[in-house]
Amino acid sequence: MSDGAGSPVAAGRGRRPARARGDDRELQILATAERLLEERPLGAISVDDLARGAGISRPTFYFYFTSKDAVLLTLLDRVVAEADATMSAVFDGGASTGPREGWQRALAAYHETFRRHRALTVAWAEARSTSAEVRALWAEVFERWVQRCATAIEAERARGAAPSGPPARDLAIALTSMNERVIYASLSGDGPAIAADDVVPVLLRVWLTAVYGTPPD
Amino acid sequence: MSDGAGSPVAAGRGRRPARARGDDRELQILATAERLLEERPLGAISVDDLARGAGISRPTFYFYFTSKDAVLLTLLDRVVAEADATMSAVFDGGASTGPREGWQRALAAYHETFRRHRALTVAWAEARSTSAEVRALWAEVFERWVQRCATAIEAERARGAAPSGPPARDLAIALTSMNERVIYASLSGDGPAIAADDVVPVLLRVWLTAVYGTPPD
DNA sequence: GAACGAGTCAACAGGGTGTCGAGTTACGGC
DNA sequence: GCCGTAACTCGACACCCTGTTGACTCGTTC
Repeated sequence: MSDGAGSPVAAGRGRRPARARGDDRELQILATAERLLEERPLGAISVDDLARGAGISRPTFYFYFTSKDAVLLTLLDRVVAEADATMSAVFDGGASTGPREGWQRALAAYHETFRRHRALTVAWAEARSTSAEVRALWAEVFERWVQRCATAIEAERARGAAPSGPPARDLAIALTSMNERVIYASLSGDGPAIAADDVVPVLLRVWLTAVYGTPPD
Repeated sequence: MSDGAGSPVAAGRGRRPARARGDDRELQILATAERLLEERPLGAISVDDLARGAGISRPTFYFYFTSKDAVLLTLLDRVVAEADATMSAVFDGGASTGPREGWQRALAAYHETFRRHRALTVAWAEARSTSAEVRALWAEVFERWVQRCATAIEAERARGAAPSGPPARDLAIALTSMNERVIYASLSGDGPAIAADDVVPVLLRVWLTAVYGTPPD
């Protein structure tokens, strides 16, 4: 809650301010978490598991992180940074190609980012139900994506390339929700899912028809 | 796991076979769960809370249900039955109206069913990450809906009303995923969401354009 | 070489789950 | 009217997990 403005590199999210040689331990904890998440869900990983994996006792773990969730949040910072960077590259850089290619690249980049961090993405979605902070982080990322897309949709409408329809923001929320859920299902493996290679084509098709009425080609 | 074929009314999902006057208690437990779910998430409700609410001790709770999840699953049986019934009514009964009205009614019914059981729906989604049985139940319902929709899409394609495109099943999965996530977000209230009254119109628009290329009107 | 702060952990407090075994009650048969 | 049986009940236990406390070690610094 008290995010003072004085911290050097922003000792964020329940991570205590970094100490001299404690950096090692911190990294070991993070590495352990990432490794264990490949094997089993976050709920099946205890603080003790993380501590042992880093070669320390459980109380010592609390010297570095305030909770298991704080570890996940720290790990997620990387994914979020990467997602945001890719998003900017796609949206800001690509005005040269046609609209179809623009959306295609945006969707592919989005999918690729989360696919590359499969275990973390799945853990992220799972932890949303138990941690308000995780939920908030998700909402933040979601909101940024929605805003980018809504703006792009409005731009297409303004230049007459897309017909009017539901509020651009509502459309963006619906389509982004679809992305999120479809990608999660394809990564987590439980329940009916679209095969990994078909995810982007199918999503793209729905996006294009929803935005342009009929797919431009 | 051992679902013997001999039980009279199918003593399902961790619910022990019903006894003479224990039926009362069972109902009291279920009622308590439903009431508490209106106030707080499943994770914040203990077995003790359920037991006290039903006027029994914690060990006695285990006489009636094998776990907290079993209670949720029993509660969800109602919702699932209702969802399935509505689904059948919409898909089997409504060949008289136009395609637009057909999809509209299906979406509205789907939305209405889950909106009417807001707390249970939210709990259902939350418990998916912690209980394999809950996950399986969700996958079942999802799969039935996907199959209905895929069949309907194929029918529209066969009669020339809808253009070809991605496999009908993939399209149905993507669109159903959107429904699920959008409705959950609008019910749970965390993160960006579409206003309750706008959910069906927006979803409908995306469905129609995705299936028909351009909305028929 | 005293003082300090980083780093460490045994022991504790507290809350949750699920089980076991010893009750208590209700009721049908003898 | 008493007895056995099965439904029903719960105190006490074993266990697992979280997060905190207080004392201890060690390197650095003056």
